[in-house]
Amino acid sequence: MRIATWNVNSIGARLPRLLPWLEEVQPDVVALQETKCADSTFPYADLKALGYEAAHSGDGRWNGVAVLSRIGLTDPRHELLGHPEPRLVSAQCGPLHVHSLYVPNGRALGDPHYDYKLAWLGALAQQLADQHDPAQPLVLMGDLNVALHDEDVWDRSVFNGSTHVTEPERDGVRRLLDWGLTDVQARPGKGDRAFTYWDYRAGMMHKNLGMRIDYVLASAPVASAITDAYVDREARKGKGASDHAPIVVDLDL
DNA sequence: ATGCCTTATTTCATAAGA
Repeated sequence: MRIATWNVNSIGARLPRLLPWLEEVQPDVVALQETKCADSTFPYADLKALGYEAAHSGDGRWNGVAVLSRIGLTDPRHELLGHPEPRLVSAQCGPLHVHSLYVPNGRALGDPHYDYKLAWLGALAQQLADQHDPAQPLVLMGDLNVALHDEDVWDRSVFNGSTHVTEPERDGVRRLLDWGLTDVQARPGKGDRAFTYWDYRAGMMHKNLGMRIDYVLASAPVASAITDAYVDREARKGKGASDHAPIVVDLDL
């Protein structure tokens, strides 16, 4: 079984890259973030043609998350209690309960959006504890907008006074891990750090100045079944790429 | 070499991304 996560930065703009990627990589389950479309314009038919059912939460220009599955998709859940933005969707896909999440960016320290980011992470931890059991096969996949370790950014000193590396943000992610999830370490596409994001500007991709902000967080039964995990850096290259690369994980459940 | 930002929309400018 192969699962993957990818912040596509608009599923409409990315469809010419996404569909061939699905055919090439053949994932059974995919978590997508930043679909940037309403449910009414989500490309259900194009995905169905490749064998995927989909659960999508989106309301237009910003955010938007989806779970795709070609091994069955039931029990779709579209809400994070108290937070109306479409940043979380989950569904049962065969033996796995799969969450696709897009954590708020935070923008800047002191910005109300930073407090919203921390509150959102806290609400997610609470909802997980209320609705799920870490002894069951479960994955959280998506764009956490947090670099857990200093090594997860190309140069920690650049981030002094910035979001993504602060201890309150990291605590928000650690609380998810403490509940019973493993931070799956993917093979890097280049170098020794498995970056998943490179800014479009200033040739950051070409200098490998990136960040590891996309994650696969797996409950114990899933973590122990992993046979491989890698960042698909090829998908970040060339014309019409997202600024994020997918993470692909193989399981022998 | 992978090449110097991209997206959708209240569109020829703006907000957001991280």
